[in-house]
Amino acid sequence: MTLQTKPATEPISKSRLRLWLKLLKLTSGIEATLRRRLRDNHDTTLPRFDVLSALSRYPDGLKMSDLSTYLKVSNGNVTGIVDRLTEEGLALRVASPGDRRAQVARLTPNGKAAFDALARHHEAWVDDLLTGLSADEAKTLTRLVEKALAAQEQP
Amino acid sequence: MTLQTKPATEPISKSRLRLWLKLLKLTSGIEATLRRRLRDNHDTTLPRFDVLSALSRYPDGLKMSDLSTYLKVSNGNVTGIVDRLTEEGLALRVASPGDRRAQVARLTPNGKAAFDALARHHEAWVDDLLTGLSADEAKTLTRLVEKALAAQEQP
DNA sequence: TGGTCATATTTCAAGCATAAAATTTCGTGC
DNA sequence: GCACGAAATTTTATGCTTGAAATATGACCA
Repeated sequence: MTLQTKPATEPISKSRLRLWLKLLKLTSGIEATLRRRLRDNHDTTLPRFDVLSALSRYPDGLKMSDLSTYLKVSNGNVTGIVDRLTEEGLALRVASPGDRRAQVARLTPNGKAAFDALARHHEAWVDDLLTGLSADEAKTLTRLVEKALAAQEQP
Repeated sequence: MTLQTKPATEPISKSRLRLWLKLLKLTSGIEATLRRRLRDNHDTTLPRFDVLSALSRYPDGLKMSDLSTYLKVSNGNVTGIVDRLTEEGLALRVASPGDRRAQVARLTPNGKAAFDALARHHEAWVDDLLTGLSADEAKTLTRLVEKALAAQEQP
């Protein structure tokens, strides 16, 4: 009797599909945990965190369109998130000097402080959620992921 | 002059965070491409595809609650997606024999045919999006991802 | 000057996602 | 039989997300 979980001739497309499903399971799981902790412990969301993170790298602010390019989300999307951050006193809009069409979004001091606190927790959470990997394994994994990324064509 | 992109003493938490950001970039990129192709080429969405996929594995159907457990999404969420699949003639609800609270969702013949066609394209797309990796690299990556998955604790 | 096209943003409609509330039915203990 | 808590589902309110339409301004050219 022969035990064989997969045929020796299995096409590579099948192993790539299996890899994709595992990757998705890992990232969705981590993301779900991050969302839940942001919500339960800090009463905020991942999209808000992402916007705070982007703005914290640009102390002078970012045009709405640059923000949407940076985060790879639609213009209408950032409009809504920045609206809510503004209501919460974490961000504000400034008229762009020299172009009356454009708005520059930036953090308030409260927003900067809120992000700094969140970022510390976020890093610790990610560290915790990837404890299964040693430093070497993390580096190997990073290298392979980078290789996969390099070959990505969009259309 | 010394070139040093990262300090030798960099804590492992930083390399794990970098890994997380790369992982996220890879999976979000692939997912975005899959969503766009489902939409542009087949006029459907990833959540619908996921439900079709789950139901295709259970020809006798799945209770709504089992479907939401299987897909790891909320009950209210599956209600809406199955509603839309039903309107499109791809799924239907059957009363559960012996429990008048429960509904069993299952595919129509049209739904089964639609899924089979989508699944072929989906596998080819994933294969295409991961062409950067050889069979060996894909296996190494899968093994490391599985290791990371095994160490996941939820809370 | 005025016309025209491009750019920056917001608004809108639809779908996806969640948690929490509401509804219906089940099962059990009395 | 019936009271009562548990389970299955739907409904509701809110937020995220997109693509497309609408609005306003800029840039350029005739």
